[in-house]
Amino acid sequence: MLDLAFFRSHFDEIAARLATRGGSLPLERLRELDGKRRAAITEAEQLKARKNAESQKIGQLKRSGADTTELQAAIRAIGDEIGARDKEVEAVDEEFRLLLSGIPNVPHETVPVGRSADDNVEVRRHGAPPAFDFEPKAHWDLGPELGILDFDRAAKLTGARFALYWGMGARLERALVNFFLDTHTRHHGYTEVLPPFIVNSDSLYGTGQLPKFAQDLFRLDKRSGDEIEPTDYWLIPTAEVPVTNIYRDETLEPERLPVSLCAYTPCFRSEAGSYGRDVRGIIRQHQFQKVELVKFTRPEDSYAELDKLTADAEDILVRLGLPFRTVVLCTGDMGPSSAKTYDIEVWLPGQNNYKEISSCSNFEAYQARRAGIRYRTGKKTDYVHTLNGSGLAVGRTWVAIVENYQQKDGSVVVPEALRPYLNEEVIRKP
RNA sequence: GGAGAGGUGGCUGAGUGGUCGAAAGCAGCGGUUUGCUAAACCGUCGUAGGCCUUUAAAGUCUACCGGGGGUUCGAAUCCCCCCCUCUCCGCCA
Repeated sequence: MLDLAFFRSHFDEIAARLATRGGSLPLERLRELDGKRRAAITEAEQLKARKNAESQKIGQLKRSGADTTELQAAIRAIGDEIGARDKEVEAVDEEFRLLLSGIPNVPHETVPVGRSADDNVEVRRHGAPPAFDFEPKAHWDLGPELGILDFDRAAKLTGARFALYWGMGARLERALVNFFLDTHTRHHGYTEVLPPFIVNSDSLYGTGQLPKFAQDLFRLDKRSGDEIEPTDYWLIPTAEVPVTNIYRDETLEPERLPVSLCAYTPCFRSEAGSYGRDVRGIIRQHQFQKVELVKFTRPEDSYAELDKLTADAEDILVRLGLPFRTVVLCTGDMGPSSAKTYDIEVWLPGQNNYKEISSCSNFEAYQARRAGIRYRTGKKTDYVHTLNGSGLAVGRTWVAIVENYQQKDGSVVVPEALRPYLNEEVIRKP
């Protein structure tokens, strides 16, 4: 959510910077509503002040034995007037808040201006794509051939965009989760948390998924008899939601900052509107696993912490010996809540291209303002900055390993760093 | 799911429908005292929003005592619904 005072005093600047995201935003309407809202509030509150003052007189009059019926009637009339005014305030306020909460974050000044993913800017590259003396296969062929990945039965069990892992496939996925968590907790200073995988709508609002992106989420139903009614429980689309909301409506002590947390969770996404994209393989599934990094920082430290967080995610790929590049997303490609985002893209031989495996963002105070996460600054409080990034997406790392470490005979070499977790050096057909 | 108890400011904890935004204590902050620490004493100390103001501060008003609705001139206090916590019972990994 935008800082209202800043919005009022820097309207033109904010409008110009938001325009770089592309699309049009109802900023003029928001400014107009802001004025209407304030006028309505002032009017209603003046009436309330009058009513309160009159009401207090009744107490005094009654004690002195005076008759108050006439005064009571007069106050009741004010009360009716207030009721009408309050309805106005409520109507304006509701539209105002809905509009305001839909305004995306203002891009940081270092974010390149652009329209689409084509305008993202590569900032570094690590490792070189492996050279094969044979035609490398994509994981959707390799996996089933190795007997570690089964799409047919997953479709039977559930439907499209789900996967069933067998044997070494399942163990590889589990090994990656442990390797990620161990690396971040032992070497990068994160504290591990294990949050609920179901959250309420307040949490989703806090991190910005609601109200705008309900269609991307799975919501749980409750049935009583023949009635099916929605609950306020939603499957998490990312650990960002429960972990960031850990401190919702709390004030943190400044000496505790930055707080660095990491969490393993499954993630559930309806992927509405993505039909036809990444339909093959496990790149885009309704359910996947992820280890997420989340930080709460002082505002002045957040960009240094974003660099560290991004480096912590990259370090996993370095340790696994996987080639990757890091790009900074342009204004037109960034998520609405983010002020600046780095995507880490791993090399996938099956696609002959780099593919996003982590997205590291600084939300500045955008989420903190929505979620009420503050820290103490002397006598006052201020909003923290929140950051997060995948460290990493487990399924896509699984794909990267299988595709990059594949051999001519169809087996897959296990990267050194994972061998303590798998107790195997090669994945081959059983 | 059933029965009971309870949800008040950072924490503990009072509160009779009428200056209750709310006693008291602790913690915090400022100060006095002190060689330093501690103790003692004095003061200060919620959040959000509106108005005023060059921003802020100050001032003033409004709202907030788990959430929502209701009764009343007036609700932390009375009524209804919901949520959460605790104890016991049932079911269950």
